[in-house]
Amino acid sequence: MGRRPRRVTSKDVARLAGVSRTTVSLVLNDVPHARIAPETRRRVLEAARQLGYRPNAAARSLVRQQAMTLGLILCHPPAHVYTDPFLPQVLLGITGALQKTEYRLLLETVAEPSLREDYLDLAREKRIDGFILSGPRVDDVALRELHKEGIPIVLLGHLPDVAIPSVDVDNVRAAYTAVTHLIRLGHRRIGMITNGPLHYTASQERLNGYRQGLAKYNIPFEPDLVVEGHFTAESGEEAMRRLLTVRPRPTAVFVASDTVALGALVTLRQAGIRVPEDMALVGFDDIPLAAYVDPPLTTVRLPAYELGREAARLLLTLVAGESPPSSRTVLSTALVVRASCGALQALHNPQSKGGETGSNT
Amino acid sequence: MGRRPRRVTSKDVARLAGVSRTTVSLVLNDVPHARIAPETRRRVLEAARQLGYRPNAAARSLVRQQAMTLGLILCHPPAHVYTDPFLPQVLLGITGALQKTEYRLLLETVAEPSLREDYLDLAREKRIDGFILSGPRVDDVALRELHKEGIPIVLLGHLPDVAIPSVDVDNVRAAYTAVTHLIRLGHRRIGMITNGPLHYTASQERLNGYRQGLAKYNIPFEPDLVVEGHFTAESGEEAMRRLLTVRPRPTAVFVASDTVALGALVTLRQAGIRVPEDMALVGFDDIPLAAYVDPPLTTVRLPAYELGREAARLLLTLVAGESPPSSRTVLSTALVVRASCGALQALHNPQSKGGETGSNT
DNA sequence: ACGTGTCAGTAACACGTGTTAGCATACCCC
DNA sequence: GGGGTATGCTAACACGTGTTACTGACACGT
Repeated sequence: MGRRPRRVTSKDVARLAGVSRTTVSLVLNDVPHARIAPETRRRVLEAARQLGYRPNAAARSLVRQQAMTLGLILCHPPAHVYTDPFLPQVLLGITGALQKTEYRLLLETVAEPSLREDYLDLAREKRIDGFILSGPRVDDVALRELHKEGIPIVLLGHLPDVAIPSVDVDNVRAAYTAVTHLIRLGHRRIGMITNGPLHYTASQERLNGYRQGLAKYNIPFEPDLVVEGHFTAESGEEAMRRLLTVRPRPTAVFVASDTVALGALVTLRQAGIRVPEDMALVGFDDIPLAAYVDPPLTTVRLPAYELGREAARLLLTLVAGESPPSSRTVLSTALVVRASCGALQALHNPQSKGGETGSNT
Repeated sequence: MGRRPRRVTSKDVARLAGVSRTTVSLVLNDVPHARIAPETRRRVLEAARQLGYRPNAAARSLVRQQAMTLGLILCHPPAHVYTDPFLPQVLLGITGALQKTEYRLLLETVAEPSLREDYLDLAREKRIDGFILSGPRVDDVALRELHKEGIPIVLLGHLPDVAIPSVDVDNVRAAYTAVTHLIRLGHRRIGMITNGPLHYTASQERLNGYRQGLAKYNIPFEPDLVVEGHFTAESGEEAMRRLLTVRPRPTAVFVASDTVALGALVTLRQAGIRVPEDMALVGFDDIPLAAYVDPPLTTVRLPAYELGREAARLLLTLVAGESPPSSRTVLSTALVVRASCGALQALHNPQSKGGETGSNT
């Protein structure tokens, strides 16, 4: 441990270089219109290097009125975050976009909706200059308020009736593609397990896509064929058990989350129902392990990395004071056809792990 | 957007309450030895509430010499982070421990080892008061320097020959337990696929545990039976292919990562080798989906959430200026017996997902 | 000699807060 | 009435930086 050596400030650098503190600041910040003699500049840089000087972030933030920090607010229940194989990719996308900037990332998880006001303070205290909000809730009034105050915000996902810039995928269309894929394979009786409760906009939208797919082919919607999942594999097990009691039994199921789908697979395995022969399955997310389960999961690829990256880029333009190129960014998804839907049955290699088709714009 | 309203400062609160700025500060911080009349206190609180006052974080950090921010530095290659189903749990553990404190979490990923110096600046600029370093590297000299400067550091994982507090599991013992479990089931010829390159301490230690397990039962170590994985399922596929060329073929394999094990499973499936009948498998990590693959994976449970929580708690005591209760915290692991090792063959329910045994201390 | 202008650098202020030392006032006790 | 003390509050400084307005010094043209 040892006694902590006194922090070295710009005053120390100034003294060592034999100039004023102002000059040190001018040199180190490369102020454009400042006229500094080359020799003086050299002396200052040398002194700073020698002392290992680092400008104090708090002091700088104070005078610049900028924290140089962006927030990532996760508004998901712990059970969701806990098993989210998706979060690392989003994080990587965000930090990648921030890599070359001076901005850093502050992570905040909001478990209880009642504690939601916490992240307001982060912005009001100027600890962060703006934030990405993952999993926005419709009933979040404070969010709109904050947006009105002019604080840069980007939604990962989106909210209706709000002009807050957002980055998202077209969940409706993606689900539609998945379901029509099953229909074109000949299925008429198709069940659905949602990824989460329906007050999550993403869950609701995927359900809508499912309904639109059925409607397109004039297949009547049956409420009994839709069961709610809750983000976990365990909930998928349970949901599939429920679905298996419906008569006549569906011949295919669209599960709006790969994680949940894995639970559903276990139930089917235990019941001795073969996939895809007896029951076709399509998932959603394309988690890293989707290709590595048995059977490999046909699923909708969500561009997780890109979602994070685009959200960060958008936020960067906002904090720079520019207006965003577009207020609502929609990234494309792609149906990844593997074995679980039965489409590869006729082909040579039923174990194929690749084979993309049908991308949205 | 609208014109940004001028920030409300403590001066505004003071004016509205008809007191001095000092009084405002005293009231809002509940300074113990300050004597404030109840009526005055009420007026101040009311004024603050009415104006929606939030003390500026930068100013507060500056005067207090505390950023009230802790760092989480991830020193893993992107390929690892990307597929790490483990990170969300660690994050949840950390944020959980920080929930009731005033501290926030700054996340930094260090992709290239050459860019490693970035996180030094975070500390030197006082943007963070201390940090948790995940995936410390032996060749990290800057780290030791920083520790000497008295900056609070906690390692997730550990380094030999350094007195930096760490939180970790006993990888050697955990691997030992996994391997001896296989031996007791009758296997003599046991292969291993590592989780990552051997310059990662965790990978090296798990290999050591494997060797100790063999040694304990007088089984000679054969270098050909050890293949390196690289964190991904894909690398597991490849590694298992290599392992299958060894003659005589091993009857069991210890894979030091569940993710890698899933890749290995695919190779076995394609080769028509049944698990566990023809080949027993034991994994490592107990990722959330380990219980949901076919066959359910026998594996070593890593207490991810607890690792994060303990690291955060330890760091909190350090930044509080107290000396840590113990410099090296070792959390216990547990062997989770499922179907892939063949131990449940004799029992009634081969699909069981539970059944823990053999915990380390 | 005198304005004009450029060059190189600095004094002084601002950012918004926490904290210390001190100042009135009132109260109490002998 | 005078010394001591508790009460309630404030002026002033410190934290470390960025930035604006200003100052000498020197050169130059008339």
